[in-house]
Amino acid sequence: MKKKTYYITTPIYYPSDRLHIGHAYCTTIADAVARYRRMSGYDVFFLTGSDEHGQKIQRKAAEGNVTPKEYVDGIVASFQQLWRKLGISNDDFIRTTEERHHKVVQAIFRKIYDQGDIYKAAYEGKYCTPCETFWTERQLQDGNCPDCGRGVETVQEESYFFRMSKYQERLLQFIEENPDFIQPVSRRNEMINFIKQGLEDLCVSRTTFDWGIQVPFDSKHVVYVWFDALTNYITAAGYGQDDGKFEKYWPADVHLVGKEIVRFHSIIWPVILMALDLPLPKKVYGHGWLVVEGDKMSKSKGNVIDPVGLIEEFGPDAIRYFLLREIALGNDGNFSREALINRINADLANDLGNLLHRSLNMIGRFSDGNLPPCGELGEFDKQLQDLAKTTVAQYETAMDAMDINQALKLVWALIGRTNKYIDETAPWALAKEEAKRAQLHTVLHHLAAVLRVVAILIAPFMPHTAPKIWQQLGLGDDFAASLEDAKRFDALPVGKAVAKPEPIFPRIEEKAAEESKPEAPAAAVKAAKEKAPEQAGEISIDDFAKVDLRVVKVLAADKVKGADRLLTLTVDLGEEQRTIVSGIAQHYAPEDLVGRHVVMVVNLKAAKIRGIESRGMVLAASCDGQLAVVESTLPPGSKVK
RNA sequence: CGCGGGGUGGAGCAGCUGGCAGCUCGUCGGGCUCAUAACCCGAAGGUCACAGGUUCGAGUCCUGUCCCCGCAACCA
Repeated sequence: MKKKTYYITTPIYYPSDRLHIGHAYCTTIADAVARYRRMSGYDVFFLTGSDEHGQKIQRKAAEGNVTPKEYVDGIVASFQQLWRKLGISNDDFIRTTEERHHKVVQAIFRKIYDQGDIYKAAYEGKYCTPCETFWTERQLQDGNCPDCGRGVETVQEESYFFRMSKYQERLLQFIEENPDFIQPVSRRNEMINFIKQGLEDLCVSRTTFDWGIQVPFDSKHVVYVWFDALTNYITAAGYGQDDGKFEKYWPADVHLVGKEIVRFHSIIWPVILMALDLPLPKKVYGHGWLVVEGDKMSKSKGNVIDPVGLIEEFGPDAIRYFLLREIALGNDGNFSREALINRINADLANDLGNLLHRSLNMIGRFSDGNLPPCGELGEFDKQLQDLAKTTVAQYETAMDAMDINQALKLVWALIGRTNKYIDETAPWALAKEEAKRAQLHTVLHHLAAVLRVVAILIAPFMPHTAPKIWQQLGLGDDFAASLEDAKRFDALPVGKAVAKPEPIFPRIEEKAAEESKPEAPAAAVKAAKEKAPEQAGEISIDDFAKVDLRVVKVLAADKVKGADRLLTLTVDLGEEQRTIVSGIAQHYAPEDLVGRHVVMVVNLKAAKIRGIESRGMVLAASCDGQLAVVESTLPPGSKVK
């Protein structure tokens, strides 16, 4: 009999930088699902990889004086190392620079071109010469390059376009006929909305850089990113190279992606597949993002979290558990060290770890360290067995629906119930009466039996912990249980010796003295937003150094309509100009300010005030209702320290 | 009127097709002693952003307002 297959993918990550905790999140979800499916008897193909082409890579490599290939080789090695550390069980790792991928991209590019769905046309765009980048009208900021702020020019070049518009109706129909295709629903609605606004043909080639896959019949062009990247999903499945494999695994069961790229996977990708006359993937699942203290992670904010350090500190399974448990798939979730430690201590150390430890300890003391037999069932024993059985059944339903959160909650409800069961049956009391020996053994038997089931159920999430529990329970050194095994509550090998209990998750005690009162993150953020109350006391020179103060020249000043205290100022920083909004209209007439050299906070987070984006703040002293801006005679751009 | 998400006890979140407001952590009180100062029981604490509306009944549906946050065609 042929096994059912299951093909799951993560996005292929871009090696312009090291991966952060968000990438680890996505890949961990995929890994948990893949492991679950394997455990359920599926023939699983789990793919991840790297998307290695593009201008950004080329530029970064040039900066480091290496070839693009050398550059990506280094970073991609760090990807693979991270996945190993996290216990990711991918079956393949595709790199878009591989020969197998080049062949496929070129083949399908030619095929689609030959059938007339790719055509050559003039492409007109705004081009920033120093940055060598095209920008769309909308991306420009005040008509200038959003990267460097300099002017752009209108440039025309020949490009290849993919006739997406042709497939618009078919795609819309497909999405409407397959309600599960895009998940969660909120994303689906968004996509339908987007398609209804009309699909434009997609520019699929570039001539401004050459680090990419050459267009097969036009060597001046390289294939543009999405056309190249998305194709990885069929390359790895064997398209055009291994028909047997491709037949077996395609279409993919699920493309797991971040919410920001749902659009590419549910619009561009299906259209490419339609043009190739291939079946569409069964599901595109857009998961949410990890936010840090309410803020999106980004390099510029400096709040990017590196998973490697966390894994080394807390172990891979703790991190995996946290990511899978704390955040509901599809929603954004908070990441904080505090929440992580909290979760590890409460769920892993106290609930699960301690349950295992106390159970083994009692088996050691009250049953000579051997798995005891099961006698006649009492009321509590029956209840526990029933819950174990329904837990497995409900777990299966939840996991089939990719509701990992729910699955974990179910397992922990069972763990909680078992801790309570110990209280109810009080084995230490039974041990005092020789007549209750059989009853005592029955209780201990149940503890081990539940832990055996728990070990199996958590295996997809915590692949390192499950074998440890298995081994401590005396069930063997090689863990290879299936979901079917979890359904057999009575499969405990009575008489076998259990191992010496070792805490699988020691409690984490943060040096409490250091952070005397760890203010709740949200409260801290709120406090910071409410104009820093000065009671904070002393700050270090490093704290002060974070503030970029500079002398600027006021070029223009205007009243903000409808606001009696606000002025918009256009200021010159020496190398750039900015618009800021300042609440000084009651103290200065606009014309008074023009020409003055004032001190400004340059790196203040941009804020929208009355609909105007203000990027900076002018310093002013105030006393008894009087107010005066801080002035300087030095030229614009001078640093203030 | 560019698109979308969100505002629920101190913190972080669940609440799908409307029917007594839930979970985890924290706090307070109690129990137990097998255990990783852990486990078990109980309690306090919410005008479900605001204002209207539909309904016998709305956190849940509709309308409007305010606030926060993303995206806008290479940030998971």
